[in-house]
Amino acid sequence: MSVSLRDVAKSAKVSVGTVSNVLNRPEIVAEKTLNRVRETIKELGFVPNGFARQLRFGNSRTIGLIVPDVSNPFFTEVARGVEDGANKRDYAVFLCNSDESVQKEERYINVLIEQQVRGVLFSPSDIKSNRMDEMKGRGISVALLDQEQKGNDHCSVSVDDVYGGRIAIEYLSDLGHHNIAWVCGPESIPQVAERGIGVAKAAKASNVKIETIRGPLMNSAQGEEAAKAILDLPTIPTAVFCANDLLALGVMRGLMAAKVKVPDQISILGYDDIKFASSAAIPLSSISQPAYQMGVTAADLLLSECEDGESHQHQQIKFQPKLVERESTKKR
Amino acid sequence: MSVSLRDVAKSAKVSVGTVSNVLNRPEIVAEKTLNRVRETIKELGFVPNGFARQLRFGNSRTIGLIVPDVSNPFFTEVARGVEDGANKRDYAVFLCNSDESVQKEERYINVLIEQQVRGVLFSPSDIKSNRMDEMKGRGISVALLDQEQKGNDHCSVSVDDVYGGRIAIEYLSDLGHHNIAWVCGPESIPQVAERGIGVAKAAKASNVKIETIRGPLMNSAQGEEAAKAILDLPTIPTAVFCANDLLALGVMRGLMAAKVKVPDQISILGYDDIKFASSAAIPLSSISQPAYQMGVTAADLLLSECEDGESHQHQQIKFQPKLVERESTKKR
DNA sequence: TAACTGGATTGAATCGATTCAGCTTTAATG
DNA sequence: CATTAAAGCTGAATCGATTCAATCCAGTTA
Repeated sequence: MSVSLRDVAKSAKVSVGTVSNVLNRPEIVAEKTLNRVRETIKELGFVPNGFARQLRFGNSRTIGLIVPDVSNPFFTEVARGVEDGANKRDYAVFLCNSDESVQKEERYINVLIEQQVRGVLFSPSDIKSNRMDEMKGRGISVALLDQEQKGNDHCSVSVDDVYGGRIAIEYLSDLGHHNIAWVCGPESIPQVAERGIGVAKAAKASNVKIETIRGPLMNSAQGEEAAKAILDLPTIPTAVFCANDLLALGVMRGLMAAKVKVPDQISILGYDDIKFASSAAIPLSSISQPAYQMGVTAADLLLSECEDGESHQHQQIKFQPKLVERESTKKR
Repeated sequence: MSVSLRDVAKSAKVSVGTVSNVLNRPEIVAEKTLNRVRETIKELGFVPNGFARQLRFGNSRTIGLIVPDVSNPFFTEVARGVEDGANKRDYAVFLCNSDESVQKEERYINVLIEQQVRGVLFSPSDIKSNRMDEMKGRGISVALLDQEQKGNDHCSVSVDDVYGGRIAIEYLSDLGHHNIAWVCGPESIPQVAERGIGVAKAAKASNVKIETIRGPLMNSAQGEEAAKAILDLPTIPTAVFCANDLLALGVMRGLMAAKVKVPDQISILGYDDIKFASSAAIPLSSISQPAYQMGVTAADLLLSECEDGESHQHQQIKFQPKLVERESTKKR
């Protein structure tokens, strides 16, 4: 079926060791032999069998990336970053979409362990994850993505979500909004929890009343649901802050369908600043995170951990989110 | 470092063969032995080394997916479909982003061959691809994604792009537009070429004048460029048809920045009907393709090819695109 | 008791690339 | 010419799971 190193050796009339050297330490092979072997390799169309190599080495040139939702542009942006970062060092990326389900997450972790990936970049849908220690125990590096690692067991690349929540509410409050709906996902999602803390803090400090609207998911369909819930509130808020842009876009659509004027009657503020935020019906104000940059950084961090081995020092890198003001928010 | 089957055998006082049988044919192992070995496995936290297994078998439970641009929501939707389809059969997916660059495509193909994936789902940026035959030769199944396979060498899942191009122009022509800009990418991209054929055909039939604006990429930045080009045209068209929604969204932004009224002065029609099309500044009319469905179907097709082996019959599945009318197009 | 049966178990051989101790060849030196 | 060093090359052993022919042994039959 496929051409093995042994076949090349036979055909080029050298030993297997020499062929291997041609591939891995060409400088110690005599030029004449080198050329002959290389030619034979091309001739037979030989490509080394990755498994055999990895079986020997005990590790591969692949990493896993587990995200809650690839169809969220924020995560595709992160994924692109990871991919480019990994690519630079000649690693390939397994993309795993957990759909915010702990079950799917578990399954993927098993697959990744079996595939013997070198490391895993993980954006868990749930805080507690002993599986991370398990992977660690198996010699697979793990780094947290978009989530801070308390303690110092892993590297992490995150954004200061508490701060993000705070500046959002401060900004809306400065615009004169004192009755704000906070549309978010399950408390168990760490990003949601953190942003919520920032929201609560800022609300207390600026005397803003927060109405929390919590749904099971964080996509735009959920946002449309939330819009209905908002309009059913006893006192309708003058601004809505959403835990991500998908929710915000959904809320916007839901409100507009109900003939609510955005931002005149209700302001909307999103989170993530995805590419499409700026081309929304009403260009969406949002809290911006450096998604691509985070991906690249995370891949770099993870791979240096993989390659440094023992000497590696865990790092917690934290980006600062910032407000991007567009047309969906307005002074009242 | 890691626990091997041999360690388990020693610890449970049986032979390696028995342990292997416990894993793969538990029915032939005596119950007592079975339990003892299983316990030992759990105790030692043994997980079979995928490489060794795959080295033996010669194939893995992974497939590769090569797309031109993951950050294009059309492709993320396809990717999700592929992932779900593969997952159902317990396969993992390598996501490869070629960035519309033949070079990156080549690199990824090498990686995938080395990783010994079972099959590859491929949406080539370029028509001629002898690498596909090479993979075939290496026992890796290949199926074309979003592109029809003439001949019968591979499976393919595609959309009738000629038809899509045709109905787009017919629709615009019916609305009274007879001077239309066709904003697209390189002719070498098969989808572009096909849609272009449909455009030309319909234009001829309905006596419409087409102005082609071709750029190197197919993203929204490129769309903004195109908007400028459109406004520089000697006679400014009354409608723009774009080869994908990203371009269309870019054109929309570009035109609006130049104070052009959409759709009053210029209608815009996109292609793909991505999720964000409906929440655009002016909800975008578009030619819709069943992205997720295509992904699932493609994965199914590829994996049945992988598993059927010789008896497999190649299939060409073709979906029909359809027009989704929103507010960016208007009678003139 | 010997012969036989078949379920359970064993362990050497296998997949393909890498490594490294040891071998061969060549060149250089006194 | 003998000695030594360096450069090039060889091939058996290795990684870990799987396979399968060979073996073992408890139970059955004549």
